[in-house]
Amino acid sequence: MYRIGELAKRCEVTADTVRFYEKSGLLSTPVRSDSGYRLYSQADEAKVKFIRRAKNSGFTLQEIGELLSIRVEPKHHTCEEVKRIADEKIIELEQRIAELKRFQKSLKSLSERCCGGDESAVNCSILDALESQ
Amino acid sequence: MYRIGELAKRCEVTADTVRFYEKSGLLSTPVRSDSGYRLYSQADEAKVKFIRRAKNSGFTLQEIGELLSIRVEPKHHTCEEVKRIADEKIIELEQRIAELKRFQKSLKSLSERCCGGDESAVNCSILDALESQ
DNA sequence: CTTGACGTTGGAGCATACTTCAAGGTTTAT
DNA sequence: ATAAACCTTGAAGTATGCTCCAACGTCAAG
Repeated sequence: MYRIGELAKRCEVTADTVRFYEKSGLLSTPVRSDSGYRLYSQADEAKVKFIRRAKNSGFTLQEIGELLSIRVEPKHHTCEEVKRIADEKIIELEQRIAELKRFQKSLKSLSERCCGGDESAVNCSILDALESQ
Repeated sequence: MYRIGELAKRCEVTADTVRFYEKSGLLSTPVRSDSGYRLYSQADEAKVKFIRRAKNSGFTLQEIGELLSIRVEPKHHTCEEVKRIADEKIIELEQRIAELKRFQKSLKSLSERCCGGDESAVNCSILDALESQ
């Protein structure tokens, strides 16, 4: 068990962020030392890292909370529910990935058509690249 | 040329959002009718749609402004700059796509392992699915 | 035994991206 | 000609996700 600063360091967030996640209900109220310090372990580390990865993938904290609740109270969720939530998110991600790829394709076509030299970029418009798709 | 409501409708945003984009410098100050109404055309529509798509792909308005500035003042950007910005964003997108795919893979493995029935979800934790990767 | 790093709380503040409002003027349909 | 729908402005308000602060307690090192 280690304190909040250590957890924060391991997860590359600030202690404030950890406390904020707790307040937001994403992390359950932690064990406390005799002096009142929050104490954390591997499981908490995994959770915070999960939150960060999910956030990075574009999920809101609310959505992440939904996903995490599956674990916090697994007895209150049926497998049917879990599968439904997961399948919904899989489709959502599919769409987001497709959109990102489309966007990337536009940028690639822009980059390829752009001479890359030091002349003026009158012919290198990202909108034109997108419009020509 | 049509008014802000029409533009908003075409781009599936509110008129307020359009005015907000203008105030934020993403849209240049539009032509006005005699009575002072903003007037827009195809080009503006393309721009707003671009902003929306880019936002959806996870770019901030500031980043989008950067991308759009390439067009607004193409004479002030060299092809070198344009190529650099585009290539940077391509790499960023590559990473984001990879992260989303990783996330999706976790959800798929969860969904596959989950029986999907109406029993309690004690064995269907998303964190476990992620940890087992 | 004190200095410095770390922890506690509640509450305020901040950046982003809108959204709503008040109080008016304009346009369009009947 | 009048009602409904649309537009104008500036300014305030909202939701999300932190971030910082004050004023204090804890603890390890020298």
